[in-house]
Amino acid sequence: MTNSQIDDLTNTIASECIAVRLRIVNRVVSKIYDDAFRPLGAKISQMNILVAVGKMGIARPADVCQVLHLDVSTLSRNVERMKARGWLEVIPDEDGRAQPFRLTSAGKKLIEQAAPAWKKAQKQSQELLGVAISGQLNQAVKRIDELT
Amino acid sequence: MTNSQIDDLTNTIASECIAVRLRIVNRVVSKIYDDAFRPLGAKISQMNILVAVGKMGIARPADVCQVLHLDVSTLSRNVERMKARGWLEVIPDEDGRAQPFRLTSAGKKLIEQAAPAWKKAQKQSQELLGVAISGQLNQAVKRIDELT
DNA sequence: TGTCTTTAATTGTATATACAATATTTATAT
DNA sequence: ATATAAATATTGTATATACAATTAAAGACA
Repeated sequence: MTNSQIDDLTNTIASECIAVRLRIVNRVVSKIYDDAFRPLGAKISQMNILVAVGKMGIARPADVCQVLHLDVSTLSRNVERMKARGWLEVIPDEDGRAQPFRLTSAGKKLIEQAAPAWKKAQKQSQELLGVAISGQLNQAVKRIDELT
Repeated sequence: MTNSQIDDLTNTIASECIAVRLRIVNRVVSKIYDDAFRPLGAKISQMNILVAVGKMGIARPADVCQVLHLDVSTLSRNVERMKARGWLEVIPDEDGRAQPFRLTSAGKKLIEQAAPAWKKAQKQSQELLGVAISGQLNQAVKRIDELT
């Protein structure tokens, strides 16, 4: 391949690649939420897990991972930190392999305290991305869940 | 706030949060590209930088960061690894602070070799996310660039 | 010219992420 | 009942990411 052909290919990838742009938007939006939650000592990654667990009540790692499409090893480390901060607690289970956990009262309190920051970040993200994006993301996740 | 009110709040955040869904899609799509590039020993994060630099020709870290909305410290470590792999090389500059770099011939070759994998991952992502998403992402990045 | 400020990048530290390997427990098959 | 397989989670390792602090160089200015 000639140098000019490689240039063409490079420009095509740079300008059309879905992953490049998705990752840019992800970084920018994650930063909006991280900035909003910083005074509370929490990050969007942790709030994601917190509300997923809150919704489930009693959550097994594998179930949380299925919902959030996280690797189990990733969740394991995140939960470790969140237990250390007192937001999650492991509860016993008949199955000796399982390590189900749930929100502590501190975890619930954190969600409550974080609500204004979340609303602010959510509004800011909607304004940045436009109204259509929310539905698109819903559809995308729905499709992802169907195919998994 | 009562327990039931916290439950409502939790469910609202879990089901409406833009960041949760954006981050899910980001993980799933990044994995599609990472899987495609794995035989080449590269990751989507690195290919992003590679094509951005390729498009620029001679790239200063701060410029790459502006395009990709990456923190300079993040880029610094990534470039370090990519130099070690022989894909990027630093070139001298009059300004002693600057550390501009460019693709090596091995870097160009990698782009060339990665093209089929990229096309496959790109197609798979388009099918997964639907045709509308690409335009949405374009718009979003455009908006982000305008406001920065 | 010498100090002060600004700019550019790296380094220290912490979290996030995933793959591979491992440990432990439960389920299955013979 | 025992050996094997499957399921569940953790641990080892590497990369990605960002904030804070630092280093180094250039620019501004008195």
